[in-house]
Amino acid sequence: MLTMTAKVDGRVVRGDQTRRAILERAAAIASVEGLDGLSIGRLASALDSSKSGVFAHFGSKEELQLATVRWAREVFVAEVITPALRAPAGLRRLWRLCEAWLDYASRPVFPGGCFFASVAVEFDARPGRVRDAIAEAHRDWQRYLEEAVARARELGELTADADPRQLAFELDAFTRATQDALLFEERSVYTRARRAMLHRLRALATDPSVLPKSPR
Amino acid sequence: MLTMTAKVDGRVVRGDQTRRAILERAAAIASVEGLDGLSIGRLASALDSSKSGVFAHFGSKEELQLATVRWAREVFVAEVITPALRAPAGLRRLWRLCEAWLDYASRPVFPGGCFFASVAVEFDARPGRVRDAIAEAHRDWQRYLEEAVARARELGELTADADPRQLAFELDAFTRATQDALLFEERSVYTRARRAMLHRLRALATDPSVLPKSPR
DNA sequence: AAACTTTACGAACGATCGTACTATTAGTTT
DNA sequence: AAACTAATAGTACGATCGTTCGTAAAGTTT
Repeated sequence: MLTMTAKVDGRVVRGDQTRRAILERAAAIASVEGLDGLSIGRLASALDSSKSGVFAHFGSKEELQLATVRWAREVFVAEVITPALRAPAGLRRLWRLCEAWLDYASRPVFPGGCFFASVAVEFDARPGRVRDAIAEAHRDWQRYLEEAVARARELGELTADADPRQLAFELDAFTRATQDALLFEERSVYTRARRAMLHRLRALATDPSVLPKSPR
Repeated sequence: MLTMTAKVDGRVVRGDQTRRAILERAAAIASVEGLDGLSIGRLASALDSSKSGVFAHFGSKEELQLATVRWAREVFVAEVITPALRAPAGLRRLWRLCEAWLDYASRPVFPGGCFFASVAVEFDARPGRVRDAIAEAHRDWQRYLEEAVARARELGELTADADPRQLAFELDAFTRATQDALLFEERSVYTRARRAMLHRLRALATDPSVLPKSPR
């Protein structure tokens, strides 16, 4: 029994656990202070461990930033993409995707709002590997949204004149604008975003009854 | 003549000039590196002057940040609000406002995109005077946009069911999403935002011929 | 049980941060 | 012309930054 515990809490496993604990904190802090504002010393003291101990796990600050982006991406998938997969493909899933996003941002999973909304603006004008990683994650999300729109159209649940790229852009824009909820400390922004999304989708839906009633 | 030059280039005037030069650089750098990422030493070397010289003009970093926000606000008014005033009140002015914003963001006036879009996300989760100043400026813009919508409705150029607050939110959301143009280095985002704005306004306009044709 | 590897820590590095103090220069006021 | 004041530079401070190095403890392999 003791041996088993030792095995489970062994070297490699324990390393992975603390690694995960570090990244969880790092993502939380970065959503508030930014990925660059996040310092290793600050992160270490938040975890009650040593600066060099945290540092050793990543080898450089850039690697820490890249690992944090990868971690946040996994969180995003688990919180937004996966839940929406429970709805049937098409307009229903597209709408679930929107709702899951609003839920994810407002809960909040990250204290500084959507991790990617924060760091994308931070890095959009400074080249480097971190920016590239953020851009790729962001692009993937937009493409996924676009594909969800395209699928709904293929299934005949959206009218033919619904341009997937354009509609995905607009839905994504509404998610971004919810960042104001933090700046103004006013949660009504979420319902406004929801209303905007719903209005846009109802106008393009062949059967609007699939969607919830307009005002919430 | 020499006396005149001396008078014009005197102590107070010269102080104001360098102050302006500092703020111009500060706003430019902050739009890229963030208002917190902006350091006084970095700013001084960009201006080929001494750190203490720059510092003396403001007394603290926070005051420099606040002055930079005020400066950026003036730039924004000059670049977006004022040009739109040339159009007659109502739907025409509202549309000019949207176009002026797109022009301002894409030119670009600030190298890191819209100054406020950058710093609003940076400060939205950390309380303080700087955040309050940013929030106020941002709120003022949204209110101005909202009033422009309301005015167009009063003039009968938008249908009665156009909710000013909601429509202003949606138009603002499209401006925010243009930040992707920097992240992806893809200017097509501006035309997508333009199309989204135009589509939304045309649907609510009593006389759509006031607006330009749909696709650009 | 011995040899090896990984985790985590503490101390120290050079650089840079915001800020404080002093000095010099150059307009301004009297 | 003398007294005064604002602009700018220089230097130095304590703190913190990312990073390096050496080391003790713990887990793994042989």
